[in-house]
Amino acid sequence: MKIYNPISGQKEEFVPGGDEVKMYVCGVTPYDSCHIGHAMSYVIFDVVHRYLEFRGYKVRHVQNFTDIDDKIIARANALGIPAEELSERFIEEYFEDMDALNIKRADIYPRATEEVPDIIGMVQGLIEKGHAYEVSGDVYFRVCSTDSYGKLSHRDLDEMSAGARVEVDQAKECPLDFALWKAAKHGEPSWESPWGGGRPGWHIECSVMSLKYLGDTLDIHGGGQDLIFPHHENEIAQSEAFTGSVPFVKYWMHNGLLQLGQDKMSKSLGNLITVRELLQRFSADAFRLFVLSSYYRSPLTYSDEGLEAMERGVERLRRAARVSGQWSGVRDQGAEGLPTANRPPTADYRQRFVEAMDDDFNTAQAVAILFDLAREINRAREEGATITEAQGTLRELAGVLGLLIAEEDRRFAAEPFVELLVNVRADLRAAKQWHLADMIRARLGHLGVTLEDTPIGTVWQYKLR
RNA sequence: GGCGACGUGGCCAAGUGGUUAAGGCGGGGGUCUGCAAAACCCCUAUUCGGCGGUUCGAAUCCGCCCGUCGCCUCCA
Repeated sequence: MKIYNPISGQKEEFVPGGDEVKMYVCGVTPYDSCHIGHAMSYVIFDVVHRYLEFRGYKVRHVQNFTDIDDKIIARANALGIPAEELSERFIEEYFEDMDALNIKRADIYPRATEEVPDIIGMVQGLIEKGHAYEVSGDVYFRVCSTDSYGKLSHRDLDEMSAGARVEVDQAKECPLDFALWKAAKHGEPSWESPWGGGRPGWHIECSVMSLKYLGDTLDIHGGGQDLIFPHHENEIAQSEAFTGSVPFVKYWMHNGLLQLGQDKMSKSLGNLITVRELLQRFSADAFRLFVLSSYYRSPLTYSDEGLEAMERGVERLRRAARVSGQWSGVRDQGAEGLPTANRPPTADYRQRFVEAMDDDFNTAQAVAILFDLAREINRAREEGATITEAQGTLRELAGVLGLLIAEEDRRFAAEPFVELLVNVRADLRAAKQWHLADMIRARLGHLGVTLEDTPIGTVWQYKLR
């Protein structure tokens, strides 16, 4: 397997540090609903997680919640509720949304507010080592005390200082120094510390949590490209300064950002679509396919047309993967008695899929291979060959990408009644009662059941949505 | 202003030195069919933003130009 390393700018062979792949993905600040930009990122890392397991790795996946920061405080104050009530509400919503998108849970979801003692410990350690200093209750990281600051974002300290747009805080030794600990302002939630009441800065929690739950060196650290600077750059600086273990992260993975029309979708611009809004209009599979149809590092522009196209594509895969039991036609000659020759060469597709995914998670290629396999299955089905094995492969590989078509085997209480109507309609058709037959098909269609007449009988299924 | 990414058919999007430039959506034609739907087959880029250069050979490497976008401030 190869993974692109943004520090070297090259794809590099993936060699995890131990038996278990240690994976850390930056989580959300729960002060508002998740939008589809978040969804894109978590779909991508979900596939990374699933694929690593498919390749036989054990994965330990940690993802944080930044449940204390300026925006949470501001929003909670505006609503007149405690900060923790607000964050709790949106953490719950986060899980609902991600479940709806079929995103596997991480192993651990630490929260900043529950890691404060460790955060204080790390800040203290950094001060002792000369990498941080306190100024009237605030603690800053001393960027100049490191020699490799900027290696991830390819920035030069001098250039940044020269062109800095940031207002220089006189308290800081150096404009780029960043807060590890913030003194509490009036009425803010705060924790006791050696520097007085305060709360953690933004970057420190990720370092603390990853060190605590995964160790000094992470195999994979993921997040959106907007986190490269300053967030991840600062994480590297403080983590490596604290542990002395370099590198802090072996493979950084940054997904491209989702655009909406002209601009990046973001909370501050207000041009966003929430996960809930999306799922009212499109299936989770359609969104997933949309995301996976391009390279994770490329930016992607959302469009309704794009999602509609994916919805049709999903349907195509789903039909090919549909098990023969769901071909419940009355005159079903089914899988029984079909010749076993000319089975689709399943192993080829699996191998091509693995080659594609091994190449820095080339999901676009992998998706193309799924469509190739679907065509092969349909062709073989028409020729009367046995397709169960090929369908099994299709469902398995689709499952590696987290597509729900893999789990299409629902049994509903309505099934016998649908069967009955399908049977009645078959007799009507035999009697050339087209009018009644069409009416049944149309009425079932309105109820969410589609009927298709094929040479081997009538096939029915529930519509996806 | 600094750093970085990208520009491939009607749309989306792989490919990054060498046989016919993946795949999806859309469009056209055909097969099947009571109709419909699905499926299958064929067609839909002599060409990869433009101009030069390197090479036996470039969409793929280099230079310049044009265009789009992101980051540099909270952000997946």
